[in-house]
Amino acid sequence: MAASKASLVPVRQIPAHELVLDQIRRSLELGQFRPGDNLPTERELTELLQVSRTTVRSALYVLEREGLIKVRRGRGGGFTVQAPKYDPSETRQEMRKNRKAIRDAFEYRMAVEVEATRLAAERRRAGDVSDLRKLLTAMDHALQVAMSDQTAHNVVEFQTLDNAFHMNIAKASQNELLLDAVADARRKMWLPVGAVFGRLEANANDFHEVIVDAIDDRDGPLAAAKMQEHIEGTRKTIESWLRR
Amino acid sequence: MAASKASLVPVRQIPAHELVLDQIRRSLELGQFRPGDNLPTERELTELLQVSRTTVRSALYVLEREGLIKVRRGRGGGFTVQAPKYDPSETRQEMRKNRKAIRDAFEYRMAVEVEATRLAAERRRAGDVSDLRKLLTAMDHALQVAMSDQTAHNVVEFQTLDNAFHMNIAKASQNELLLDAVADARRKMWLPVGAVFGRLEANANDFHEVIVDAIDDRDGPLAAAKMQEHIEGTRKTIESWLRR
Amino acid sequence: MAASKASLVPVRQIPAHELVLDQIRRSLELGQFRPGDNLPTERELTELLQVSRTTVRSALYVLEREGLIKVRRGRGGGFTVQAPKYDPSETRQEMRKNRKAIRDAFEYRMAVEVEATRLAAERRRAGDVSDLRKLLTAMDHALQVAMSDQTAHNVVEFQTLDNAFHMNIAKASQNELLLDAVADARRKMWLPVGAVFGRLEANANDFHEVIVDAIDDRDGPLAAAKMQEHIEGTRKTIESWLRR
Amino acid sequence: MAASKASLVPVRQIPAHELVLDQIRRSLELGQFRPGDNLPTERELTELLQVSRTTVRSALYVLEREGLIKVRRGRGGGFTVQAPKYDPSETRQEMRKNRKAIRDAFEYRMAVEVEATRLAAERRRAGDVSDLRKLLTAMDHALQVAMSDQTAHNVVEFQTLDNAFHMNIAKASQNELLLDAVADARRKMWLPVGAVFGRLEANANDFHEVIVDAIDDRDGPLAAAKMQEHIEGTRKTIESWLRR
DNA sequence: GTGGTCTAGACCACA
DNA sequence: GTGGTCTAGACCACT
Repeated sequence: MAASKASLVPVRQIPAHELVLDQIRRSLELGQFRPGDNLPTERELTELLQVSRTTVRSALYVLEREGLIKVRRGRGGGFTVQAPKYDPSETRQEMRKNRKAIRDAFEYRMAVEVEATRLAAERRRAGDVSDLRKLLTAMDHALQVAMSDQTAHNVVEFQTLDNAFHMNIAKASQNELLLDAVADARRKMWLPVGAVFGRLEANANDFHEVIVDAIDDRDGPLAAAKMQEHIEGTRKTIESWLRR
Repeated sequence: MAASKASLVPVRQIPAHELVLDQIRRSLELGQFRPGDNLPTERELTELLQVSRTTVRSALYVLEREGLIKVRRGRGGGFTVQAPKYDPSETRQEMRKNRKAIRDAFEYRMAVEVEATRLAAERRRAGDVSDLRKLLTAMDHALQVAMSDQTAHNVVEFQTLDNAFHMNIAKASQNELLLDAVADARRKMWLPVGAVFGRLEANANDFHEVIVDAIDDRDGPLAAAKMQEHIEGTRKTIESWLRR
Repeated sequence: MAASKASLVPVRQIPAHELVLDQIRRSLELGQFRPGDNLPTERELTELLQVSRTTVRSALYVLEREGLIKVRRGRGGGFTVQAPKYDPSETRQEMRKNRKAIRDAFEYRMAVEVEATRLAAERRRAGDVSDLRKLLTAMDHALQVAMSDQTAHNVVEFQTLDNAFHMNIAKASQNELLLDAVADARRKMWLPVGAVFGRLEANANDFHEVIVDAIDDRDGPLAAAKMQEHIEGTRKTIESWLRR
Repeated sequence: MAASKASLVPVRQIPAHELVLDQIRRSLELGQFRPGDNLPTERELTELLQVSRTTVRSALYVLEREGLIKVRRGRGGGFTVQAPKYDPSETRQEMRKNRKAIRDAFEYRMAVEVEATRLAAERRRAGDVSDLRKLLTAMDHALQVAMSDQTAHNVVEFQTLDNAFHMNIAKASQNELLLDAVADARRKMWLPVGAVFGRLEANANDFHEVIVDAIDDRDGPLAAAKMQEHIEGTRKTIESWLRR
């Protein structure tokens, strides 16, 4: 019958310092830290990555040997990001792995968010719509601020609201399982995409508004279609950015 | 455009025995080993997964405690796959209380399985289709046996194959996240539906065949549409059975 | 303070076939099987010792090489006990270990059974005494039978009654903890003593009767003293037997 | 005088990790490691017990799950002995319900500890007495501290020493079975008595000293008599405290 | 020839 | 220099 044990493939256990290395390297590749910027301090990285300082250090040491960062000692010192000297062979390969992860995450989102949106339109209650409209207003404001001044804080602010928006739609579907799945899909999306997303969604709110209107009108098919377009658009924006 | 460290998330080092556990569990979900079959021996798994016997054992131990496999010692012994226990104490009355759970589970299945089917049609490889056809044949046979003699064993046999069929479609989508979601959705479905399902799907195989044909033809929309009809049909069958 | 980690001594794990070997060897040394007798069959030993036949065989093989038993093949065959050629060096050492175990077990019995007997005398109810008297009568009869015909069955019969007698006294103390302790002590006694005990307690019933009388009179100190004498007597009988 | 196979009992092969567990647990009961102390490191235990680190670890894991020890990682880490948790929710009202349990436990203690003390006096070695004297000194000090400042910590400190004192007497009896029984009796006593005991034994040390002197003089009857008085006294103290 | 247990030694993350 | 995890290989008991 079907497949044999062929699907059992060798397991590879990844040391923590390699995972740390990957994360920081990706951050640099995604341009989250620009040449001349300082990385977070070792102690901050310890906190963010939930590993010990030795582990962080061993990753930073590799990056330094690769020339991606440079140590400056003493007061006001730290790890400074260097201008990248492209090594296309390795980085591209890394990126391709990343791209598969992005593709998978978006397909997953597509499956669960579109269906959740359709059901939300069918079952929404009055409170759901007014909650969504409040979020629309807040996002409008956050987006304008973030566009003129893309500091970390403003970007995170927008991301938080965007997340709340999508989760509220899923909640309006009144299906716990889909709500969980949407939350899961969004978490999975953040892993490969990182902080890129959010800076670029200048037109996100146009879609958001149309979707809320369709939900308000209880027009399931329209709401679903627009959500589909929205997710597809986001995906394209990100992929084009990665092709740069 | 200052940096955001938001994309640095805590690192989680996954122990090898957990990775092994995931792989074997997935194999079981894909129906690659059927109830009564033996798993590969510990020493074979060591070879296949490239980990030590200790690591393999710690995973098998968990599966045994979960009741998915059972150990038999001595020459000719090994780990035998157990028939999944759908709680038989669950009666029709209890199912009625679970109507919301059933609705949620089917909506979840609809979202993820339909999308997975579309992608499977687009991306399927030759081996995927032949695996599915083998399962079709096996189910045909199992269904006829089960129809004439609805003993627990025969019903479970069909359920196992049915599960393997749907999981193999999800696998053909080449999207790990959707594959996980489909597995999750099917598990969630079994909880409220219990041992009832399977006895009723007399015409299941008609849909199954059309779906495989569409996947074979790489016709995504058709495959998706037929899967949607199939799931909808199953749901209606169950709900009408509940109303009796 | 007190002792250091000095009390942690090397652990030695004993293979099952050695444990089996020890048990059979002790049986032979204790004279439970006399020269010319057959040992129980391999299958019986498997049952008695709860180990596989291979394990039993490996022990029997050693005993054969030591000349303690001899194989006779074919129908009516089996393992025949040989006349012992004393090897004092080893056997004595084995015996000494055994003797310490016997001493410990009797001291333990002494502690808990004497105290239990005192409390039984103080707290006994009518039913307790009549139960004990019934057991006295039964033991009287069993002892006479066993004395004239010491087959295994008769000996076991007496042992069972004797055990019930002592346990009933412990029960009359109305202290669950002591009852458990008495049961434990008696189990511990059987391990090294084996079937020796019981064949020799010709005068056991004299003490038994005095003890019941004291309990009947609610004379705690007397009951305790007589139980102490009884246990001490049994111990001396066994030890003198071992010194032969 | 035919053979009885009754003395052949099922063989039980004791896994090495269980033997290790027993040894360490016994060490803790003997107070050889006090709350706050570190156990020897895994590698030291490997050396002491002559087993592999894996085996040691499996025993430590059990003790950790039982809450008897706690792990601290990193340099200077190790397994720290925890203060035993005498359930503090147990109040005087609950104790009153447990009066039968208290009576039983003290009778059990009386049986085994008195006998163990007599044997200890007969068989003690030089080291035993000096260990006991060291414990006396430590208890003297702990009692004075605890009397002036009855914080939980000080009380536990005294209890731990008291326990070690009684266990060391049992150990000096050179009877493993009695040692186990004493450990058992003391555990059983703690269940109903809970955290109360220890605050009240102002004069405990007077008895303790007399007992050690008698053991030193090899005066079995005196040692036993004094231990009996001591246990009786403790019991009365607790019962009067309950009547208040 | 299977699973059950143990060993000796290694590398890692941690503090 | 600690505990946490894994490896490679061995012997054993069972069937």
